[in-house]
Amino acid sequence: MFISGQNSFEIGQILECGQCFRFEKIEEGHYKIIARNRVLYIKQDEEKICLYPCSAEEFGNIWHDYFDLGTDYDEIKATLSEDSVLRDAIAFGSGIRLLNQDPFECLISFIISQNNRIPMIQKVIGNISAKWGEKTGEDFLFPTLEALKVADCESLNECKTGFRSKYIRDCLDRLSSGEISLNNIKAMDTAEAKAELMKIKGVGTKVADCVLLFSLRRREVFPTDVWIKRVMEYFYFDGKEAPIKEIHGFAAEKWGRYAGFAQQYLFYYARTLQINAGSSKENKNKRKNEKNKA
DNA sequence: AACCAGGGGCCGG
DNA sequence: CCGGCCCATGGT
Repeated sequence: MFISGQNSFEIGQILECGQCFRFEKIEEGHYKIIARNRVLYIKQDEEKICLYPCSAEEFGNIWHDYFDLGTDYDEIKATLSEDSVLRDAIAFGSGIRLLNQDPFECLISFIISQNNRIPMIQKVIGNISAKWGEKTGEDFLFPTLEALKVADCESLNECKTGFRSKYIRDCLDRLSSGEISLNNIKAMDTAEAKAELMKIKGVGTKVADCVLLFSLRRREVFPTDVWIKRVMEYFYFDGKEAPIKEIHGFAAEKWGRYAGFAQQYLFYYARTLQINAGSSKENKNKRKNEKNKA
C-alpha cells in the first residue's frame, strides 16, 4: 500500500519524538512498528510512503487513524507558528504527527517510562510482550489486559520493571476488577478522565497526561516532563524555575486545544538540539565546577 | 519536603 | 574496573 502527497509526515520524526516505544529503525526512513495488534513496516522516500504488509482496507480501517491522517496539520502549524519559538520548533520537526495509540498499552508503557531512559523502556516493554503477548512471526504483540492480568510482581521483575512492578500490578487490579474502565474513561471529559487515571498507583500528572494525549486524543493536554519543563523555563520564563502548574496554565492560555501538538514539537526540538537552560551537559559542568571549588 | 524505588549506561579516576 | 550519578516520575 502506497500513499503520496502527504505533507507533515516524516516517519523518523513521528516515531522518535517520544510518543511511542515499539518501533525499530531498519535504515533511514525505514521502520518496523508494532501497534494496534499488528506488525507494520513503513518505508518513506521523497515522493511516497510504502506500508507493508497492508491492504487498502487495513490502511483505511487502522493506519489512517493511527497516523492521525484525518487531522489538518497545516492549520495547526499555521496557528502555532504565530509564536516565534514554536515556528522554529515546527520548522525543525515539520513531519511530526500525534499518533492514536491503544490506551492500555499506552498506560502500561508510560508507567514504565517514569524515571527511566528510552532504550530501557523499549527493552522492558519488549520483555513484557515476549512473556505475555501473542506471537506473530518473529515478533510479539503487546499483551491484552486479559493476558497480562495474571502477571505477578515477581514475573514482572524478571522483565526489569524494577520498582514500577507494584504500580503495574495496581493498574492491572483496578482494570480487571472493573473499578476503572478505559472504555468509560474515553467518554469522560478530560479533567474527569485524568482524575480517574490518577487513582492508579504510579500514575501521576505526567503519566496521565501522556495517556490522555497519545491514546485518548486529548490534544489540549501538555505533558510536562523534565525536558519540557526546562525548555519552557528557558524560552518563556526568563530561564527561571517555574512550577508545573504554572507551565500548564501558560500552555493552556497560549495554545489552548493545540497545546499537545506544541508540546510534541517542543519536546523533539529540545531533545534533539539539547538547547535548554538546564541541559544535562551544562548541569554536569556546573556540578564539576562546584566539586572543584570544594 | 527530602528521599527512595531497580536497573543499567555513562563518565571520571 | 569501580564508584557515583543520572534517568519521560510518583509515593510516602
